[in-house]
Amino acid sequence: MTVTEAAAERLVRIGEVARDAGVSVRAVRYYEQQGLLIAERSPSGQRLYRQDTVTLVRFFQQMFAAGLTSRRIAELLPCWDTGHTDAEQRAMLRAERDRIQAKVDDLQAALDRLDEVIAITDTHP
Amino acid sequence: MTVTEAAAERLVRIGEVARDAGVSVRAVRYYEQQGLLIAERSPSGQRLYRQDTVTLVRFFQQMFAAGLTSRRIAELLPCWDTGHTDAEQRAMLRAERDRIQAKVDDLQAALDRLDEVIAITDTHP
DNA sequence: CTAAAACCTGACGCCAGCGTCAGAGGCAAG
DNA sequence: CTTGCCTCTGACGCTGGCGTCAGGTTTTAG
Repeated sequence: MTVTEAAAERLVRIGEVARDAGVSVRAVRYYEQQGLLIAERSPSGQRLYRQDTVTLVRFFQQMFAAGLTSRRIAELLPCWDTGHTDAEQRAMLRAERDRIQAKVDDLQAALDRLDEVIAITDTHP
Repeated sequence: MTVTEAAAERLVRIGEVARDAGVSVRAVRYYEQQGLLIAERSPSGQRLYRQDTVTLVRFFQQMFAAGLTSRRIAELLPCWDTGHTDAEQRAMLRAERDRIQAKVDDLQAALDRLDEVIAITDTHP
């Protein structure tokens, strides 16, 4: 392995990123459009991503599942990247955390409700 | 209190239902349109609801929060009302339950991720 | 060399749970 | 009576995360 080989990042195209992350190509393009991803371009204009982009996309999916919007995630990215935050960002992080926690509690309550219904319908066949 | 007074249901108009349940008037009309609520009508055409409608609307909100669609809720209503279900409905109930449980797990994972980020940003001020 | 597969840029479509505006009627109080 | 709030029926708008089609270029496999 030469120095230049070690220095050169291995870049992958959009299809590989999408497949490895388990999302559609369209989704990846969308993330870029929303400022969540930045891609280099090949001379012919094709997007080239660093391989750890897959990890990032999986992170996005997780945040989407938690109800964060792409805008919020974009605001969070600096924290994630640099590990450096100002007071406002930290407040936002905690706010999102609390929102998710509240959502978990809501879901748990809904779950309990459904379990009640299930219990009733099982004893009343 | 006379017999007729005891027998007569107290009916409320849409505004009261909405306010007591903490939703908009528009939302209540929407629920009716989706077959979740049935209203009597006054001679002039105004909707009249039984007072326990408020409970029902709160239940809807809980289910919406859990990610159920109004269609699903409409399919669940017979179980809820009569306490009587066929096999298909019981299967649906369990499927929804499992879906919600999975969602709770996802959210918990996202929460843990965010907590990691928060921990890092707190130690890296 | 050629055909298939992958990629590109728009741009419109979709769903669900409402928000919101328009225009008109009902209803208790002063 | 009229003022002011509540209600009615449409009907269009919005948001977000993509799906999907159109029409063209590029890369890759054989």
